[in-house]
Amino acid sequence: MSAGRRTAPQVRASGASTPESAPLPGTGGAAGGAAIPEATVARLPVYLRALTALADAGTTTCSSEELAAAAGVNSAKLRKDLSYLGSYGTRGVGYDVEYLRYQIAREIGVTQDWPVVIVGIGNLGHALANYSGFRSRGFRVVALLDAAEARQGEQVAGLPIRGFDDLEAVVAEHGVAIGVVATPADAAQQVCDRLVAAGVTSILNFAPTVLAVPAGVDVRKVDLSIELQILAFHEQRKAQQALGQIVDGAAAGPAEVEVEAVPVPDAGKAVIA
Amino acid sequence: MSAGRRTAPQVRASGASTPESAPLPGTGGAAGGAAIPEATVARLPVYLRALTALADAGTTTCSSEELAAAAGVNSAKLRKDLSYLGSYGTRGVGYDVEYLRYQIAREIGVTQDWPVVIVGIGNLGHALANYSGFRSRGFRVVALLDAAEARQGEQVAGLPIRGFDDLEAVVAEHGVAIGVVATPADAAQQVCDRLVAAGVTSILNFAPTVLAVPAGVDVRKVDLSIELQILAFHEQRKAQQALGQIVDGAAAGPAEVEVEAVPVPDAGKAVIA
DNA sequence: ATGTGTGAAGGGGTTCACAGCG
DNA sequence: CGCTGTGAACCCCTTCACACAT
Repeated sequence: MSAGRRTAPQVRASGASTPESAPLPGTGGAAGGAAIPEATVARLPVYLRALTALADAGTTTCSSEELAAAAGVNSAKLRKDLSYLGSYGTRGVGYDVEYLRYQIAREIGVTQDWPVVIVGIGNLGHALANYSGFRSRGFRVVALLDAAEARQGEQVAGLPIRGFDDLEAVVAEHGVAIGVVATPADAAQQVCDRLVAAGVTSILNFAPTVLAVPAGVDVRKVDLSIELQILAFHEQRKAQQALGQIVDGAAAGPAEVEVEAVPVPDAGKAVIA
Repeated sequence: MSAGRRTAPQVRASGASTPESAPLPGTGGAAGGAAIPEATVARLPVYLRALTALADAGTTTCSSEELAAAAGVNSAKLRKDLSYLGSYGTRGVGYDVEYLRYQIAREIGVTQDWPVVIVGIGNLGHALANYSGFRSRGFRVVALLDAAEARQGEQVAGLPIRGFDDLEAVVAEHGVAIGVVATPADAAQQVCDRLVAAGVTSILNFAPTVLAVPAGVDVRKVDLSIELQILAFHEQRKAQQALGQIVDGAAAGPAEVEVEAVPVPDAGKAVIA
């Protein structure tokens, strides 16, 4: 079992946010495994964390139902996701926590540490450099780079801040494949280009800009304002809906609208918009 | 135009990360507009930012092609997305930058400011409090809360740090609907529960935990480690593929494999995994 | 008897390609 | 003629429901 799957030999190297990249013509799935769906890839880290939490709590075995609950998904999705990796469970029993944890870590590629460079040591870069979750989750910050002359040599989280001039050397020395961009928006593209030229092929972008990168380079974007705006959109909808319900109630009479499950948010705070 | 669409009268109040929420039985699309797809909602803020950039650059009109390029999507997707909002373009011409910008801002709900509370003023909370992009993008930080007694009263970004005890008062006073959780993982659920109890119905979670919330509350998660792990997965694939190519080349002879578009990453850094 | 692994059905989202308006 | 707006095809993902292994 677990061998005969590889439905489509398609590869799709960049699944993240490189939408306009070339379609990758030939390149059949020669090496590696069976093309895990991008949506599944995005959830594997969540499962990994849930498994680590279970292991820390002393749990040695769990069902798909339990793990799914811990990861915040439904069990069918979890089982389908895991099925892309292989048959790591035991029917009628469940999954061995430690074994599954290792398998997922191996699949993601975090059984060893990835060296990472952080560029832009402002408030955010500072926070990232100090984030202790890195080490335990497969990453090691090997250098901090910043443009400001004044800050060169300053120690942050046990590392000295170095200038952009050192970028190429750092990437080469440590074999850095992943770069974190935490610069202001107007410097981001420039920094990105330089990282890519130095050999970095994955970038995590915190700057509020769209980064253009050549095919073969993955970019993922983390944008605070965008996340808040998405929440604001839904929040506005809720407020409108609550208002509509009131209007409906008044106009169409007491029609017993079957609202349930949508607790009209405390009217006292729908003051905005 | 723009009126006769509402294909499905379904509402789907929480599109973000509340996967296990009840299916919302009745509740026809009485109030508000025509149910914009979640994927589109997630891109509207990107368009908004691109339009703002264009406006700042003095551009008054743009085609779907230009705007799409600025937003990092393809033009078909952009046009489809905008079509859910209405017909705001002119055929044969394009879009009026300022007009479209306002329409999207209105749709998202950021024509007025949303009051926001940040809970957990560690390294990250500090950075978030100092982030200036808030004000300009529809949000206003009204309070900073932290558990540490020692830090009470300390000024961060012009605001005093207050204790958790003030949470309910702050939410009520400012009509806060959106809360940002930047606490350590083990405090996050507790803080979340308290925010929700106080009336907050949208939460942006930076803590590396899955938050459980009642139906009607939206949670969005920003998780650094997960983003990096997703990049690591693809990075590993690239390395495996590059390796496979080499093996193929050696075993199957010089078959002219048509690699292009996938620049084999500098071999010097494929040292991991 | 229990819970995994998986075909099959169903729903969204993306892309295509062109009708239609300016 | 140019570019928007949109039906339709296509593809991916989620969900269902159950066969099957233990």
